[in-house]
Amino acid sequence: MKRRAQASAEPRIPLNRERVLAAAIALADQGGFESLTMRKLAKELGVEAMSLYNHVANKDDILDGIIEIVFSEIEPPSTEVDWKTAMRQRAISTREALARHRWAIGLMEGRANHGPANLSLHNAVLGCLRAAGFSMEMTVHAYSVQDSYIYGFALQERDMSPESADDFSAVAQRQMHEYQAVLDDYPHLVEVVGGYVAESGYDYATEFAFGLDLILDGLEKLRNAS
Amino acid sequence: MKRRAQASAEPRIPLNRERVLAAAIALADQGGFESLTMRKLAKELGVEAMSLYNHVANKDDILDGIIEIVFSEIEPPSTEVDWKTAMRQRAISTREALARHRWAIGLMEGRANHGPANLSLHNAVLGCLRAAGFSMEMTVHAYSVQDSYIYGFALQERDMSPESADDFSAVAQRQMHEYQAVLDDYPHLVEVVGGYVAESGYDYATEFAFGLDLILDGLEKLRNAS
DNA sequence: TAAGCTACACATACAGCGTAAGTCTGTCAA
DNA sequence: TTGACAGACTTACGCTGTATGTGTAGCTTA
Repeated sequence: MKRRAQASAEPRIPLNRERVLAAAIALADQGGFESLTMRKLAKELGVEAMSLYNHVANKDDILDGIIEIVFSEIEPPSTEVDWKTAMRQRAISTREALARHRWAIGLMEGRANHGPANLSLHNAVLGCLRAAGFSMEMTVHAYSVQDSYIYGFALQERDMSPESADDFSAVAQRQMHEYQAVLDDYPHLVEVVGGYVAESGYDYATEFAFGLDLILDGLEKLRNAS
Repeated sequence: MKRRAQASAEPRIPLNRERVLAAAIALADQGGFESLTMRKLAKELGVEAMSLYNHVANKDDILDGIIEIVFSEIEPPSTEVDWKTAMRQRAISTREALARHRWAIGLMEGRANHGPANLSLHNAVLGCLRAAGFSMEMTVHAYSVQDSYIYGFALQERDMSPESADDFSAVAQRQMHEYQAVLDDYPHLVEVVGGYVAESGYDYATEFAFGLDLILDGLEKLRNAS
């Protein structure tokens, strides 16, 4: 009689940290950051909330874990190409990862515990810049501009682009319509947002590349300076 | 007898939207965003939580309100100076406002309701760029790079700088110490963060100016292009 | 002066949050 | 067979935002 469970009807795949983190990312990707709660996450895994604590220390541990996974999705700079190409690819890869995981921006930099994917990416970027001939001081500057731009762009992309697949110009037109009453006060907003952007649309990847290249070109000139 | 209240012992200064918003900003500035709750805010004002709803629609309304106040603290670009100086000043003013109100980053761009301070600042920046001779297309690009950089820098400054007045190099040294076990894997991190930054320190205002000028100089060349 | 309206502070209650603490059960080693 | 252990579950606590209903002070109007 006791053996019944041995040939059990429900095999019950055991939970583990990886499965918890993967489900957490899926939940946040799809429902937004605020829908990532212990109870919902547990339900997603067919389990009660408290059972998760057998595999992760607490919610903060989950955040550390999924942020680390996002970092691991970013392609580190190649050592096979010139520094500018390498930095360009790494920046684009970072933007793509942050666009896939909108909830991640704002959590990437500030966490107390940095995982190996995070540290080794930072290390690789610094190494790429140093190898390209940037001085210590310039390396810090170069890193700062690039990351500020990348994270800032991702932040704006997250905040300004619609959750769904509506395109940007539709949103722009709707906003223009909403504020019709006071539009006379903002002529340039009307001209640029209401006119140009609403008509020609807006491609985030292209826009990102513009600023990125401007920054990289600017850095090139400082490569062997002070 | 009924007149007693007229010459009342407790004058009870009436609440209003402005007082609620000011207290909300003070609370968030000092205790961080997560400490801005309706109950704490009410207590700060000597009142019960639900009384706040007589003056604001809900918590989101409070957020809209305090974000608008932050926007109003940003100096719009001057029309009296050349475009680069004007853009430089408004960028610096923006960073300062975001450094004063760390909780604001991440809420500035994504809100559904834009107040007049927000709209008129956007309008003024676009106007400045158009007046400087930037084409419609270039104006969009120029705005995008600048704001991405500004917000991204503010985001990193918030996330990486300590809450208190400890200086950056102390934090860098502490982190280096924590990760001692695996530091051999990250030689460039050791060299740049552990060596250079920890020794020479880090001034955010200077660092910000470096990237800002790099971007503005890059934009100057595109001022009368396509 | 009295009636009634309005403004506004308050009290209660509810669902959902993270998680501490304790309990139950299926599996495996000795 | 027994004992240990892993891991899922239950309950409970103090938070959160806010819906709903009550009480009252003060002004307006008859």
